[in-house]
Order: sequence, then structure tokens, then C-alpha cells
Amino acid sequence: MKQSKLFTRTLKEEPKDEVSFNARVLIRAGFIDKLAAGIYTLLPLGLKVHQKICQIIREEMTAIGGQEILMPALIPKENWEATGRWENFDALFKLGSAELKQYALGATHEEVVTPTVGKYILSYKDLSLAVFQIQTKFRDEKRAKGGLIRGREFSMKDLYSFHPDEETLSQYYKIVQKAYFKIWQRLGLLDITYLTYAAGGAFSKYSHEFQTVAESGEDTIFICEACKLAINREIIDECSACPNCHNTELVEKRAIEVGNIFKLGTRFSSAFGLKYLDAAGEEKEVVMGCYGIGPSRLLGTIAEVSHDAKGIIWPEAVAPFRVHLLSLKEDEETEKIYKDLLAAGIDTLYDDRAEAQAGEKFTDADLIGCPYRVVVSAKSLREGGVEVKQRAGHNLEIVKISRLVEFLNRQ
RNA sequence: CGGGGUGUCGUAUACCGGUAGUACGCAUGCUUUGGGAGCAUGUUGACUGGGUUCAAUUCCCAGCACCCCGACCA
Repeated sequence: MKQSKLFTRTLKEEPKDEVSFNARVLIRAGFIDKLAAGIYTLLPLGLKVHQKICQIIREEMTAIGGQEILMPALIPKENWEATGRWENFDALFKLGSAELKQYALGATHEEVVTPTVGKYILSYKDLSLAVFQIQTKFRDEKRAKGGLIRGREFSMKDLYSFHPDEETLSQYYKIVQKAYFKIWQRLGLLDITYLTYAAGGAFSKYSHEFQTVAESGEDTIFICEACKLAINREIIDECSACPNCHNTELVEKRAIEVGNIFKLGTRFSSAFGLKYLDAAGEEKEVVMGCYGIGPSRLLGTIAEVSHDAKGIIWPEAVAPFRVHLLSLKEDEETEKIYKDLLAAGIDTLYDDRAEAQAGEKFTDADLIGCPYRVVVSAKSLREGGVEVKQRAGHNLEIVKISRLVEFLNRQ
């Protein structure tokens, strides 16, 4: 991608109507644009990162047998009435059509997925089953805040699993936990993300959240460093020691909830009459679990936890581009390098702007935060090649042009 | 939803009861190119409605929007 053609450009000033770091930096760097409180457009750079996050999640969900579907966002009132949530889910955006038919925008999808799978789950032979989607969710938050951390419209991966009994649900629940840790690892968040005990649903005593430690987090968690577990403050009264080793020396930290997993039991199966015949021909209720991750929230979270004073430092797995190529008045040479990088499959943002000052290009490269910066200048050529610098590090290296692709591939 | 704050060119800001200024941006030209460079010319603005006043962007009221604190967050 040539930066001269990129929609949009970076801003010199930070937006005055945003306080949260992720919103400030992502707006300044041209990743997102705010339409209204808690409602953002993903611009090309932001969308690329979002797509990479989604792809990682998609791969890990597929690897544990999840089958991707896409459910509607427009959900009829009757479905919500079946579970009592038309009245009880106060964050629902409700709307009426011209024919006075009423709908709610999807805030969660048990009301869709349960009757849908019910058409196909007839016998124990159809179980277990897991389906997921990555979709926009709508919640009428009383107060949107924290940029991408709590919005009224946001993306969510929601996986739903269906089992013949509680035991198979528990087994799968553990499998999902493992898959979630793989996701945090691929996103570079593993070291600061904790499996956290939180208030349970109707079915189990506790649910589990995945909390990423961040100063700006909305939640307070108490961490057992030895077990890498945490307890959400909301349940600390009833559970004040590590659930694993019973250690009471817990470390208090602020954190962002990046995922959660629930055992739903039969709450939704009963509401929609989701039953199956077991091997003995006896009718039984399907046992369900649900598992969420917020990709757009993760986009904001990574910006919150991975940056320095100059800008964002994207982990390679989700960076908008792997290489940011800067030309300092050496356009012909750089153009050739750009083509070589593309031919080698290295995703490159090429700052080809003739009118931009060197300083402006450096500042933008730091702000946007691609993992590798490659500078082509009279100076670097004199020294025998191009200058390569990692966004996360300090070392500059001069690499021969003929060996640049090889050098980058080796990293 | 309760409380507080803020609304001035595209962005960040200044001043002011009487002609709204600056910087950046943007446009044109020339110069410049290792950390947002320089000169010249040009371009663009008072959230909405009401009130007070000879006169309101400025004071008052209401609404709306955004931000913050709290409550809420299946």
C-alpha cells in the first residue's frame, strides 16, 4: 500500500473529546473514526488489524470443532419473549417496523442460535455441536466509555456449544479455555491475561472471564501469581483465596475483560424446547455453553497495553503491515524495493509521499507502529543498503538491498 | 439513569457585551528533505432554540452533543 493513496492520514493533534488512550492514539494514527459515543468506523488500518484478530480467533475456534455461521442482527420480539429477555435485558436496542412488528438488534444470540440448532438436533447422534459467528453486537450501554473498550456497537465472536449432558459440556468448556489461551498467545497478550473467576450465570457457581491487565481497565481483579488465576472483585467476598492453591496473598490489578465463558445449562434449551432422544429413546434437554471474545475491544486493548510515548507497537500477528518502508528522496530505488517486498509476500506500507518531511515520516511510522521500519536514504545507500529498525527495539541495522527479503523472512 | 465539565474554521486553541485572532492543515508557487522545515499568497469558524440588551459568540434559561465520576454491564 502506498501511503500517498492511503485513506486516511495521521493527525498532528490528539482529539480533545477523547480521554481514553486507545481512542486517542487510534484516531490520531488513522485507524478509527468516531461517529458518536461508543460508535466507531474502522478505517483501512484499523480494519486490517481487526481482520487479523478475527482470523486468529476463527482459526482457533475452527480447530476445536466450531463451525462458523452468521446469524441475523435483526431479531424478532417473540424470540426475546421466549426467554423473558425482551423485558429483562435492559441494554436491548428495540425497534419497530412500519407494520408495527417489533425487533431488537442482537445484543447476544442465544435467542437465535437455540431455535436454529433445534431444527437439526434430534438425537444424541447430533451431539455435541459447536457453532460460532463473528458479528456486530448492539448494546444500549447507559454510558459508553473508554473508546473501543465499551461501545454501543462492537464486534463479538460468540461460540455456542450443545451437549447431551453436563459432563460433556464441562469437557468442552475446558477445551475452549485452552483455545482461548492460544488466542491470547498469538495476540501477544498471554503474559498479562488471566483466567478469572467471576459471578456465575444461572447454572454454575462461577463463570470465567479472561482479564488482560491494563491500568485503564474497568474491572478490578485479584491475582494469584503462582497459579496464574484471578478473582474478579465482584465475587471477592465469597471467594477471597486462590481457587486452586488457596493462597490469600493476591495482587490487586485493573484489567480489561477480553473474553468470557459461561455454562448456560438448560436455561435456553428449556425456553425453546431444545431436546434430543438419547440412546434409550428417552427425551432429554440439551445442555449449552456460550463463549465470547470481543475483537474490536481487543483492538483497543492491544493499543492500551502495547505502546510507548511515540505510538502503538503492534505485535506482528496483528500489525496492519509488517513493514513500513520509508523513502527519503530515493524514490526510484525505494520503488524497486517495494516491488521486491510485495513479490516476496511481505505486507508493506510504503511512505512514498514526496511532500512529507523526513521527520514527518519517522513520526508517522512510530505512531502507526508496524513491526519493521525500512528506511532508504542517501545515507543508508552510502553505508551499503537500507536501514532496518524494529518498532519495539532500538537497534538500527544496515542491510544490503539484495538481502533484505531474506533478512526479513529470517526474523 | 444521577452528578459534574465542555461546546469557537478540518484539527488544536486565544480573546471578547460592539470588525473573532493565532498555529497546524488545506490550495498555489518557490526553496527544503535524518525527527512534523522555510518564505509568499490564498482558504475556512461561534452547537440549536429562546430570553436579557441599543447591541450576544460572550450573560441567563432550555434542548442537543461529547467527555468524566457514579450506578448499570445477561
